[in-house]
Amino acid sequence: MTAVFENGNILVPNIKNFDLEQTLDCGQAFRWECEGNGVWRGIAYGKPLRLSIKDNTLILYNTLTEDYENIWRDYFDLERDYSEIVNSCQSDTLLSAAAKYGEGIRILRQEPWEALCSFIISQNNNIPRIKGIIERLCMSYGEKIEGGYTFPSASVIAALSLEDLANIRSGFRAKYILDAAQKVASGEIELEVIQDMDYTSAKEYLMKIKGVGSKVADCTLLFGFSKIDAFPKDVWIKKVMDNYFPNGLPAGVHSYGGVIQQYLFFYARSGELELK
DNA sequence: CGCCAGGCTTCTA
DNA sequence: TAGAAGCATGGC
Repeated sequence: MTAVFENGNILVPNIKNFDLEQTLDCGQAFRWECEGNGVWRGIAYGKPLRLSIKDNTLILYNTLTEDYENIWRDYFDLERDYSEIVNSCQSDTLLSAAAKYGEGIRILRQEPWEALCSFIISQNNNIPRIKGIIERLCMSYGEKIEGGYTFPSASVIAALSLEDLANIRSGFRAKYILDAAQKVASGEIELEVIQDMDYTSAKEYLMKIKGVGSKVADCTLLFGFSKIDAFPKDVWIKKVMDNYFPNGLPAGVHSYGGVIQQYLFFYARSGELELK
């Protein structure tokens, strides 16, 4: 993936399987917005970014080569060949339709703490409200930078009280956010070591946090650590599985489970798929 | 008013 | 081990 630095921007040509709307607004991340003309903006890893794709070239505006190499190349998972994953779905009619429909989805590699905290907030909640809670969390306790606020660190949140968190209106989830922040800040949970753990151990480890069950743990592993063998089962996926895959996914796609899950989630929510 | 939302904890049998 | 209630908040 060769990138060029030109007029202050990073240009990455020959981009495939990357649709910004599908990727940034499919429910895996909650802090990106389209400002118009296909330009999206957001903040991750403490840095603001504006980006667009024109003629199969990814444009990262006002971005240094250093930040591209250290952050954004991995964030957008640019080294992975998604056509291979789409192709692996060909053995099944429904999977191939879902993969075709969401072929522009990439799995973002978000900051582990942000992914963990965001998906704790996501439980028994809807996407617009999840975004609102996270925005209030960042505005209240994140660091103000050009273009917005950073996602507050675990140690900053660990120093707060339930009363402090009342203004983000996260409801019963506030106590879970605090427990997660305290465990991470104290070192009882070390997010850094999870990257090298196998899937099962990592999931058990995360589930020591209050409010982190099977689904939130899987989302954290998938979207915060790029462990694409994680397969989060939310209400939509459960319906899809019950309706169409009562005996599980077809063999041969499990190593890409997380990506397939996202295709199915996106497809099911679009209304293209009949569910009962 | 009731129902639901990228679920989890707790209680009950 | 399985099933159901309760949970905060907000949109419809």
